[in-house]
Amino acid sequence: MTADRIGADGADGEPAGPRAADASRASIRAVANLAGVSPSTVSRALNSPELVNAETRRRVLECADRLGYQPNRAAQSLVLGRTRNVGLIVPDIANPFYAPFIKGVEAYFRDTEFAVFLADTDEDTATEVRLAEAMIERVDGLILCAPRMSGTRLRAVAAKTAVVLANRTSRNAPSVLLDFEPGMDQAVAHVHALGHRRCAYLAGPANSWSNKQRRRLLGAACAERGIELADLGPYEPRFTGGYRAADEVLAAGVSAAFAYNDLVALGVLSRLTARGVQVPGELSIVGFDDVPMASMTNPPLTTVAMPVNALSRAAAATMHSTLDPGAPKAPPLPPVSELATRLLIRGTTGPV
Amino acid sequence: MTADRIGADGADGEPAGPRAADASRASIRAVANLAGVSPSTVSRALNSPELVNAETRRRVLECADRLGYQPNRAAQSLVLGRTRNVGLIVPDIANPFYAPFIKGVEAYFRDTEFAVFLADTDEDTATEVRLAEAMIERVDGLILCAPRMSGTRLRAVAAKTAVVLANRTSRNAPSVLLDFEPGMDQAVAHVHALGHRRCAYLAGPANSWSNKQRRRLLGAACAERGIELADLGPYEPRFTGGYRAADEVLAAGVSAAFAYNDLVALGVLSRLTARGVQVPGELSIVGFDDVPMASMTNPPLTTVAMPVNALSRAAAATMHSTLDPGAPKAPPLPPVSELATRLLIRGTTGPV
DNA sequence: GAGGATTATGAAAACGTTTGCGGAACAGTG
DNA sequence: CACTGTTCCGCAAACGTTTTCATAATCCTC
Repeated sequence: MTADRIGADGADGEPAGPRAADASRASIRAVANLAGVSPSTVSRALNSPELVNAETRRRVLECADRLGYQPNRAAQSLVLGRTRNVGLIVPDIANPFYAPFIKGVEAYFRDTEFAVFLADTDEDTATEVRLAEAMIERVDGLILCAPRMSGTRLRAVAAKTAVVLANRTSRNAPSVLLDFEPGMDQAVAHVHALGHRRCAYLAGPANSWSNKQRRRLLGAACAERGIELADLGPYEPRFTGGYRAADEVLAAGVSAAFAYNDLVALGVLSRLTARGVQVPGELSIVGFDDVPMASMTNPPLTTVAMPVNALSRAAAATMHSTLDPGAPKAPPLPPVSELATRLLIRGTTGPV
Repeated sequence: MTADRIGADGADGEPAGPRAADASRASIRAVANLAGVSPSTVSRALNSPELVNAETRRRVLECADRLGYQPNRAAQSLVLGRTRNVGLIVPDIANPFYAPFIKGVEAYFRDTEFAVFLADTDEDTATEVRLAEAMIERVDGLILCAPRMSGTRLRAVAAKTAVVLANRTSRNAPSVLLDFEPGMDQAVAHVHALGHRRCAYLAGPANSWSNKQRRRLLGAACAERGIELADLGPYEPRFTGGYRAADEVLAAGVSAAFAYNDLVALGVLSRLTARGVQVPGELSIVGFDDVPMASMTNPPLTTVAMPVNALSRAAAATMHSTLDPGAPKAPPLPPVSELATRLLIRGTTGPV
């Protein structure tokens, strides 16, 4: 029977009144004393309910609740060897392309035992590696979004912690990717259909994987259709980067421009409008990303949309399943078709 | 002398060759063995150099380096009782007003021993408290940016961890604030000077501190100048929230509108432009925040600018100094004048 | 050169958990 | 009743640090 133990309840340790919880100071030992059991039993009651008597468990839980007991995470991490944190590093929080990605990852982990560390590299490679180093000590895994660090550096990081890559490939870590090809192909076909034969690519950061990717696919699609492609840039991948691009693209004598992303496309559009240049009359513009603002300008931006939400959840799920074998396995990567990009034709493209 | 110890160097423990670091597996004990000292000495060499012999220290450091030793943070946290993490909770990462704030805080802590946990509540109060609860266990302090949680809840949080508030006051925690008054006053004076006598306030979230604050000051400034103020909303504090606001403000028969923030102002502007309404000809618009996009629209937005960067650094510094007594004390709060807002007159305000 | 002050180091306790091992109580089986 | 198996629980070790305390070695001073 457990009756005697119940009887012992109020006898030893703390007074049994409904005292206010003592501000995160209650240890597992305090709970154990109050409940008249050993710390082991408390731990088991909390973590493996099937190992303790139902009545004992009820009592332990009640005592834990009364004391406002919260297990000390440092102690748990120490013995378990896991932090139950994951890190997320993105190039720029302020870039509206990454916001949905971040939200997707955070939303995914909100319902798990994991908390996420988010950091912003300010588009700077050195900061990126410093942040990665700092995070490694505190997390079980790292989601790297469009990382710029070198391959060898990436390998070093992956050697120390679980890594999943978004928008970047590597032999050393799993990655989730967008399939740029469909959207890019549609964009070039669209521009071609409108009669454009001389176009420009407004490049983003030279060491960016997506920049290379976009340039490559664009080159191929243009070549295939006999479109001449001029390379401009690189430009800062921001709105203001588009200002400079606008002036240079005008001077380049092309009739259409593909921007590295929506921000520079929007910057180009703004600058052109300010200079009194007609869009799409004198120049057609195609963006990349479909950030929220893209649909809100005048004219609204023709752009290539990405299923960022699917991408972020895929990244999070991949990480989760490598960290916690009990996690919903799901297909480690959704079928590529889910991550296909597609062209959104709006107002900034027109006949030459 | 220490010569004998040097001689002992390669004799015991690990082979002395430049082995590759063993993937974060090296403990302080391994370093101690390799260096031929006790773990205590290694700890001291790392944390309180003045307590160990210079030569010993050099040797320890070299061994630590060779093994790629990284102290285990969980163990440190456990004994020290501090995590050396701080949490930062904001309503919405995608809101361009918060991005600079976040970056400011992250930049501040980048050069300290602290790492920052960032989370986004999606403007949802319940999520906010859940995130706060989850973070409390993992951080030494929490920076709450424009929190919406109730006062009692806030007190409960502040009882468990150090808290600093941004854009919200409370008896239970220090806060850093923007002084809305100057900017607001300038805005009303500006609109009054242009001849407007019937204006509207496009409200933000009803439970938001800044919303109340703005409404109050606006009401006072308008009353003082004999301007009639209509209350519209609340609206979602986003671009799309402005769409609905635009239609309602047109129906309200006013000649000028103060938006809760730039996003809704921009939304209004966009919707109005789409409906063919002249801005500022038929309606003048004043925003709040001076987000980057505000200067890039056509016409550019008249808005009240905030020294967000100063605000975020003040918040971070306040937190830092309460956490680490050794931190640069600085004035706990910069003089209010530094945090004053001011009106930026651009293109969306004109004579009635 | 004896004594006290100073410096450098090691041993061990402590932080708060989890978990392997073993033992006690009890149930079932022959 | 003896034996085996099961259920429940406590003891103690372990995780990797930091820090107190004690001790040995060295230095200084008269």
